[in-house]
Amino acid sequence: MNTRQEVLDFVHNGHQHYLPHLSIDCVIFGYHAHQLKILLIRHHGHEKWSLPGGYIARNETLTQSAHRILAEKTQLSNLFLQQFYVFGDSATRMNRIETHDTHNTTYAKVGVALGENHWLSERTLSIGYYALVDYLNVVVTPDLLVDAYCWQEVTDVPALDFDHNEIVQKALMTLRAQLYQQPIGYNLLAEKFTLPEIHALYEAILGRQFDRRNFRKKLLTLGLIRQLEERRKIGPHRSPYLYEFDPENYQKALEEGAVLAQ
Amino acid sequence: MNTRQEVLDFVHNGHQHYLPHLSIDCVIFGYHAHQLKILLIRHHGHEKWSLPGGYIARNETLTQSAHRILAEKTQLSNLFLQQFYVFGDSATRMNRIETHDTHNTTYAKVGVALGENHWLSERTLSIGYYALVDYLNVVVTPDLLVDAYCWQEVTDVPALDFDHNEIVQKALMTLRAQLYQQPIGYNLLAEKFTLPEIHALYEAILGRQFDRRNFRKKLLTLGLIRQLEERRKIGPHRSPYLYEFDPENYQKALEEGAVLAQ
DNA sequence: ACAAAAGTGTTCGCGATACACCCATGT
DNA sequence: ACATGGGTGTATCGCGAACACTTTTGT
Repeated sequence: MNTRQEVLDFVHNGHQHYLPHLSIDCVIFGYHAHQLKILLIRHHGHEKWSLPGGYIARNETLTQSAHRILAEKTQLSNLFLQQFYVFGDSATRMNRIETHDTHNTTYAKVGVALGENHWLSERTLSIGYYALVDYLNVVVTPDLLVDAYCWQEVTDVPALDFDHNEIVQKALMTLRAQLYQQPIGYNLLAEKFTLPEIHALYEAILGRQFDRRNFRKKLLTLGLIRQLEERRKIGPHRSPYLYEFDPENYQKALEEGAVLAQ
Repeated sequence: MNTRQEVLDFVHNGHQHYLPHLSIDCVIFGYHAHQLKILLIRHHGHEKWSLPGGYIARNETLTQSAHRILAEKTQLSNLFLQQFYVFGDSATRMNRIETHDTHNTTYAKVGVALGENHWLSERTLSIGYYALVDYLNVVVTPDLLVDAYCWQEVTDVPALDFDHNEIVQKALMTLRAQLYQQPIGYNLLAEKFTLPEIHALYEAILGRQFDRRNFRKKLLTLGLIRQLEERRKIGPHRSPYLYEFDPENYQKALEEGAVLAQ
């Protein structure tokens, strides 16, 4: 939201366009240079960071909402995006006054105060989605509400607003559980990638190490990746071969599940 | 809801006690006599069956709501109850007129008509929960809204109201995936059970067969169950031994996951 | 020459699977 | 005696895990 008018409209008429009592929070996992990070934003006037999120428009399906919110924050579309849980238990989700104050701080910046019964201050459950992106592709633009953003290592997430730490934990658990069952990587790697790259990706997400030889054997046996003739010439030393995903087997593994690593 | 007054209060004032735009639908799996069934209800004036469900009270946590709704329908508490997905994509969840009519039919019976903008007629996303029960313990009492109930084999579910067939499918998929990772049975079997009983339970849920000897070996190796001295004297022929779950190992397997069967 | 990165094959052990006969009981 | 249901052990195979040396290239 870039103009004061937009914010005012959202605050005063948002309940006509969006469903109240429900929000979507996105845990956006970005991978780069052997590190798994998540995208955090900070609202004006807040000390703590929080997850990017938004509301469900009345004329959108839930899935469309999640993709729109993600695209608004990252400028990326067609991403791997997965619903993983609804959060409605914690104290902040029971609408304690703390939540009301937190929201008020955000909008005070543009000179808007939320009344006691304002739709943004009512009890709101949040549907958690997680996405996988290559974080070099993400363009985040601060606006009237969002003061700053940062990429934070998943092993080193600070205390977040609301119950967002809980959401991050659950997202990470789900991502890891999923990775053991299904292939992930299509959205996190270039079309052609090297074995060390995908190997490091898996180690970063799962937070553990895999034997290089066994790892390659596994992916090749499952037919998930194909070795190409080309090699990549990067830096010194021996150049690694390039690989690509086999779309057919990749899709099949997504649908049927396949044990990828133990 | 047993009195007309209760129904009227719910229809007219429900939005003050419950969160609008959100509901909970429960897929209640019941097991008995080698069959996995689900509990369906039928509202007055409806042809199709549907899943039991309810709304989230403003002063309850989401988890409390789910347990309350389940208890209202089955008279059972402390059950294994698991959130598995939010449904917000299908045509009926986009609030087509069909949904409005369907609801109206329900309340017409008690002489109530819902206006166009009634809270019960607005677009409502549904949070799916599934539960596991021994269906002999379930006491379902029809009331002013619920005309009838039945237990239906999961392999033979008729066309249901709204998007409830989709919800059942997703619940079953989740239950099966979960069963491969975690022990299930505590809520579905008596405290002491025989090996053939738990064996048949797994076969019914997963829809496939297991070798008796390997199955027993697996559960014993994992320490999930303990063999007792006693035997059960049932019917003719040799009496089977009784087993019980080892609470400590069972709990550990729930938390950490354990591969149970392949 | 040496250091750093990447390529490659074999062995071992456990766990999953497959499989068949005996025992007890009731008719 | 026979039919039914339940109990039990062993052999095989495949997959996952562990493991080390060679090749290339830049300095």
